[in-house]
Amino acid sequence: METEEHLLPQPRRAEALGGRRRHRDRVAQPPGLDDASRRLANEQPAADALVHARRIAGGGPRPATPEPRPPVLRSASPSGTHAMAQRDSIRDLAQKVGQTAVVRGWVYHRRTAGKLCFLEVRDGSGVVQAVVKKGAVPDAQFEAADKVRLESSVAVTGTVRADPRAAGGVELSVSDLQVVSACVADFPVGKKEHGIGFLMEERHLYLRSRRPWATLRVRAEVERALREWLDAAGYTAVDAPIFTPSAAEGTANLFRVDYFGEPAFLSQTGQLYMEAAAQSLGKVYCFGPTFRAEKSKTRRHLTEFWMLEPEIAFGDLDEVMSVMESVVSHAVSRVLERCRPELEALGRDVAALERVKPPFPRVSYDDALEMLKGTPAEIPWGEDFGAPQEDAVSAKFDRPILVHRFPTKIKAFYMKPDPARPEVVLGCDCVAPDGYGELIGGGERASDLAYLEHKIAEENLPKAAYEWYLDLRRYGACPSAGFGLGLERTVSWICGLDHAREAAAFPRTLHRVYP
RNA sequence: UCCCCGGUAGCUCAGUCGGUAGAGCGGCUGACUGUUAAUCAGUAGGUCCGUGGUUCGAGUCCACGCCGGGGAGCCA
Repeated sequence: METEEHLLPQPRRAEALGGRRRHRDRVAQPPGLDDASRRLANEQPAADALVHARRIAGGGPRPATPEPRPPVLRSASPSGTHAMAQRDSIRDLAQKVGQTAVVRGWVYHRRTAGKLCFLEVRDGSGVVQAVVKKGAVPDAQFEAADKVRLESSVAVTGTVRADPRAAGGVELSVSDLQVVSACVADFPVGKKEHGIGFLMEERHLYLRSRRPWATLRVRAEVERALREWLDAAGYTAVDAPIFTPSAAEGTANLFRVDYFGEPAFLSQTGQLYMEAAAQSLGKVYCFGPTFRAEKSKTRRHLTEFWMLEPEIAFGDLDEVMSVMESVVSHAVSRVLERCRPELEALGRDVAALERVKPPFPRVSYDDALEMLKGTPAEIPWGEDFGAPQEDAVSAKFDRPILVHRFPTKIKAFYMKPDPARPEVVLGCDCVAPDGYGELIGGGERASDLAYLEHKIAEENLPKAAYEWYLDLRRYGACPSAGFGLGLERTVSWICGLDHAREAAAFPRTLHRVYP
């Protein structure tokens, strides 16, 4: 079936990024113990249970604002029958100078200097240099430190020492080194440049490198911030189905699955379901994976991506535009607040992100066409906005913009025409700066039954498949508005990534479903 | 579906006019008690994507195929 046309960005031009950039990654050192650790120490003390849970989790995500009380894990409780192995988070080592700590993690890097061996160990929370001195540990352990393959898992016990020579300010004077599991061969992903094809083939291992580490942490923070804003604003999270019924001729871009002998399809939007849910709960959102079987090979396209789709009963275009700029700004400000080391690791221009605050400039389709007059991107009224148009217009601003009121004929059937100008719809796209294109698409839904029936017939859509949706107009119809935000594109923009696939842990693209 | 680019050592790449296969990094061996992508010395490592063709001779030229990258269309 047809879906909202601008839930996600139109293509962005390669030129906007300075031409064809080679996908290389220098897998350099991850941030060591830095302000992440210190910042954490300054955050409000968590409940005992929370602290306990984090110790168990071994350096899990940083605390977010309102955090639910975690379950008590009895089996791992210190008072239980199982003694827990000590495990100190590298992030917290700065607070343990002079104490003995046990770091369990992976050998990130190794340098040797005669009877000294420097091991950089990472545990997900940070990296710390462990110094192994011949004589300070049994000879066999020194030998192991000297020979251990990178990315082998280890348990290192030692005294935390403040040392200005160490990258994070502290290092570990090792008294005991255990190789938990040695790599069976040299780790495939090295510290130098690699091509994107190789990195994606080794994605499960590449994940351990700095860029993926930083990106996934930012992604997690973005997800958290988006939910946080909506939850605080009174929205109810409603999970949309992934299996959807055979719906329309537009199934060419849907993944078909065998549903007990019947055809079914992987969802490409939860929007229509959210409209139903909004009639129960008022303000709702879904946040989950969506699937598009399009053979698009661009840095903006994934075949599986996550979309945040709020829907507001009795909402209108102005409200929806306000929510768009609010959630995007909130996500950016949370990332700025909590992910500085990650942004630094990614080389992101933080100043550009700091400008991202409401209000975003409102640009009507008419205004945009006016701006494009005389430029190579000029198009006649009525033609759809493409990447050249988006880039040319967004380049005139220093923050995301809201482009609204597109021609009715180029938009999806369910979008509501502007009563004052039926030739345009009350829809809006949020276009990111720097050629990242469309992050969000949305607007008011057509609520008039007769109009929808007319549009469905006009576009030759199978009416039967839409009967349930039409029921929403038959039984207490209301004005409704909402939008879809593409998570990977948003994260790509915030992180300054080259490709949306970098924003997913295990991206699915036209030519990749492995690993 | 279309257009462009690519496939040579584990990785990233160079390879001139068609004439014995190269570099950096990584690996291995050794040296080094403060290294930060350490440094220094030595060393090993090749189905030049595949098939066929042209040629005395093909990594190089031609055809077809396979795989990958970027973009267009389309889509979000």
